Amino acid sequence: MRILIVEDDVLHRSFLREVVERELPDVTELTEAQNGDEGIALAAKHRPDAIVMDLQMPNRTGVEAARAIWRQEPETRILFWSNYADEAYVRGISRIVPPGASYGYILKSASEDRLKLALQGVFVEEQCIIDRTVRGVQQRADDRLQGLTDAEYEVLIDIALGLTDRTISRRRGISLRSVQSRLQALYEKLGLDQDTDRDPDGAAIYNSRSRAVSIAFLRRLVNGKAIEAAELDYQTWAEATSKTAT
Amino acid sequence: MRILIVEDDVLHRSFLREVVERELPDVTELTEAQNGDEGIALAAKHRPDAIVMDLQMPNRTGVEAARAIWRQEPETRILFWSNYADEAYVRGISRIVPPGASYGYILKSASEDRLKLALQGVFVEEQCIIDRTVRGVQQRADDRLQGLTDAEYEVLIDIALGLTDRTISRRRGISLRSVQSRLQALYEKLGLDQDTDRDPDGAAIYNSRSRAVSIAFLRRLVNGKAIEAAELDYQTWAEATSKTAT
DNA sequence: AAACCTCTTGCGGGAACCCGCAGCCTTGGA
DNA sequence: TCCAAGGCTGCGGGTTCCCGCAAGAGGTTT
Repeated sequence: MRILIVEDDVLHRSFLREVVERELPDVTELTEAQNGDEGIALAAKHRPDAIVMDLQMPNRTGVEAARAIWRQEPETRILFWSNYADEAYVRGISRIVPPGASYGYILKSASEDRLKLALQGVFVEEQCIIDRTVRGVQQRADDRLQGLTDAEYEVLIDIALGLTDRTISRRRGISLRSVQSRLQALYEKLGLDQDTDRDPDGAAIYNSRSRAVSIAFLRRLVNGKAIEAAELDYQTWAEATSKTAT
Repeated sequence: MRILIVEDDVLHRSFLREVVERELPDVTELTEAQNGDEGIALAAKHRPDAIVMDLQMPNRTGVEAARAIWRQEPETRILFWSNYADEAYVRGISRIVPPGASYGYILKSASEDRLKLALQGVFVEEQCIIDRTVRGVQQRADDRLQGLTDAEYEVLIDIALGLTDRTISRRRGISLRSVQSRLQALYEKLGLDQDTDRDPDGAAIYNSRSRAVSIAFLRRLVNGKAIEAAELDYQTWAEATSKTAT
């Protein structure tokens, strides 16, 4: 079995190598990458059967790397090993996992035993092993009542980028009013209420738009990495449309 | 010499303990804390001479913990050991370091040798040792032309929290127009220009307010932790004023 | 088939924001 | 002493946002 480790932190990387070598006897090749880009390159070169992937990395997120790799080789088993269970990651992953692929999501705070089990389970038994707390986030995201729909999440990202309603409507191909409807839905689900959030003079305390982004950060629906990735997406779109317009 | 290690990651913590024990011979007591709160508590209990402090932690940031500890014991030597050189951290630290105190700021990506030197330098020689890249951020922040003034940074945080101009003016004790002046200055320094950022129909592409926050995230002027801390500050203020108003 | 739900869209108005203009202070030099 | 620089402030107006109301399209349940 060929294995690739993608992890930027030195200590975590050597720890992973050690555990993998100890727990998986039939490893024939073990490669290490220090960031997402290198991970993609090495995956293309070595064609690993299984990958341990950090999520928070410079250059490319683990999510982006995983998408690229799975596009080349959908059978690859990937175990995500991350510090956090941010919804931005969870949502990103469940969006890209190929049908039938086996993967895992385990937190770095988990015990070494849990890590061993996950390595065995995902890489050998080809199970899907998702950490309890991650599973919780996943379910909340799936739940239409409490979680955000894709449309709402999309518009959340767009206002987090600082786009106007107008720009969003152009980008997403919907009317101005629809953008605002989605925003309304978003505000409501995030618990914003312009009527109750009033100061003594009756003026609004919060700017709904900015407050929504703030709450999204506090609740970890998005994080800095998600914004960076979205910014790239947006710039790509902006260039493409400015060309076709010319 | 009594030493305290404040670090949430298990691997990093044990690595630190090992290096400290090996490099600093006259350590009489070595304590470990797993987050900011525990760090403050253990510092109060053990009165360490020197502390190695992670910045990104649950419960309390390293910056907050350091502030609390320095308030009790301004002589404490603190070596900050962090993944990033985000301006939010750098600015936060330079704001709270007591006059004459010796501290250090070193990145986790630095070599073990650099870590050893920093430990020796800060804890024994009582020097200030700041990592090159951190120093760069620090200087840019100090430079009034390129960096943000405290007033501008303050208003940036406030809009990142989602406050309205009105609320900001009440909170900061200045007029509505002044808030907007500061915002104007902020927008300009962040490179926003409503006149150039126009779509083919002449409408604005960006919502300046939200875009400013987005850019601040992309440039790492702020990060998720900074928002969390600011939210607490704000809630405290909000409660206090609602009481006095009653 | 009728009732229902969800999403989209137009209209309209009040609130909040963005910003140019201009006058007022304070501060720190020439 | 006078002047210049920079921050604070009021005014006014154009833009954008927020959201209630209501109508229609498309899919689902009963």
